[in-house]
Amino acid sequence: MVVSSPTPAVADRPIRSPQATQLRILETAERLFTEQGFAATSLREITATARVNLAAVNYHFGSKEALIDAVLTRRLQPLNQLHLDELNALEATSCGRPLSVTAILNVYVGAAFKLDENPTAGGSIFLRLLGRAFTEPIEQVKQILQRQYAVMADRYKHALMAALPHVSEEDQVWRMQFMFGAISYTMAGTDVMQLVATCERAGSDDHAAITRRLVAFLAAGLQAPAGSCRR
Amino acid sequence: MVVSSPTPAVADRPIRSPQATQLRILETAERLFTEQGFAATSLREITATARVNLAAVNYHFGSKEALIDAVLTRRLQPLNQLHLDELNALEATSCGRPLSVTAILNVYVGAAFKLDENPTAGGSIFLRLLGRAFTEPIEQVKQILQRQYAVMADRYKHALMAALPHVSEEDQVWRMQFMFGAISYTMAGTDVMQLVATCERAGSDDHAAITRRLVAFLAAGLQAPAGSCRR
DNA sequence: GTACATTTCAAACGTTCGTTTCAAATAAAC
DNA sequence: GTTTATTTGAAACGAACGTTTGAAATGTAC
Repeated sequence: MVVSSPTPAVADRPIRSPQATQLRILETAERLFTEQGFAATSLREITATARVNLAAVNYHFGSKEALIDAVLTRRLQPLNQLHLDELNALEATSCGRPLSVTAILNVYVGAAFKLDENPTAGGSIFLRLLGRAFTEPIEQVKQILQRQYAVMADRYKHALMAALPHVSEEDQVWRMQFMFGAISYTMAGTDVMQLVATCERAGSDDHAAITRRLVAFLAAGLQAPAGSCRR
Repeated sequence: MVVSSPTPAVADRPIRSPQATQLRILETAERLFTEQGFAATSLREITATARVNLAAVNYHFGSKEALIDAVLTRRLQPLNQLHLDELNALEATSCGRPLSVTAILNVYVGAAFKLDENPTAGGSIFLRLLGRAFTEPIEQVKQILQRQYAVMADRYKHALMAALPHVSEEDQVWRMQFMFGAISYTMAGTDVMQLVATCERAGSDDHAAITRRLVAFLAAGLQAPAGSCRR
């Protein structure tokens, strides 16, 4: 078993170039995991859809667990780098002054959707997978996310705390929890808004519009006065 | 197969009273589904943990799908009634004047946590299951939630729109999406905040404190000025 | 060409899944 | 107590699961 460096995606080619099998498996697994969940998606379905042999998964990745790991890590690593790069660039322009909440949020939400606009980097599929992975009960998945997100989340936490000096650290942690929830949920694309009977979710909205709405909502929430409970 | 009316919960009794088997299955399934997900939890594990015969699930409920339905519906129906009752009571006191956003949110978040304080009504286990069920890819689960939540979500939407006349309907729908995300995520209790390395999630907080923080955050977000994107 | 390593393939491995069967045990009705 | 309906029990069903195997096919180096 040899795992090689990534090559451009091959969508649907009958005659297969070398190392294409791994990519076909990764892309198909990413899509099926997103649509059905990790536990409910079998290797047989993945390999049949990708039109590769069943044994290819174990040959190239070792196990189903390792495949899940590969699917997540392949996208998370560049995404994390994008987050850190953009946050660094933003802080470089501010010359030590604390950033505005809106600016920080624009980086965060923008980075996610920037991934979305790049089809070779995952498209919208991985965004939904990521949103869902955050609520996945499987221990292994939680550990992968924790490992991948730890550094990045800490950077955002400190940036937000500098931008919001009046918010206590305890409040701040909770508000980031709420923020992660709103973002994950939106990315997961669960059409819960179909629940609101008369108004189907405005699918026509592009990412820029969603980002605008989401940032406005989160900025207001993060800047709220300390948890008063006036009725 | 006969499904009888619910009787008080029996926790751990070796000699079994009639109809107790159904309850043992429901309670055990609720817990295991919460911890591991629907697909990853087998009937064998449920029946072994509940110390009932494997065939009991199919005898009392018919199938695994029907068991999932029963687990969700058992809790959702009283929860929805609680939401509607409290919203009605609140509107009765306001004599036609629009409610405040904070008051509406207190009803919403409060109803969920009120369930939590009542151990016989589900305890905190069902709250986590509910939060997770919202991101569940299984079509059947989505349909159950949609059916159960449709009426309630519409009531809240209209109440919030009356309380927020300056927010367009399109914005309102998206903000409710964000709101659902923040709430589901918090309820699901995914310890994503362990990601923020230096600060573990403040597990010491009671529900009243969480409610206060969550309501403050959401009220500010819902009342935000229309999706401006100032950097 | 030959020799070697890599990858693909069909088939089978043992295990676990949801479900079914039918006899034994229990509760209810008379 | 006898009869009936309900519930439990141990065992088995076929199907699907992740994984392994070893031979055939393909690519690479000489």
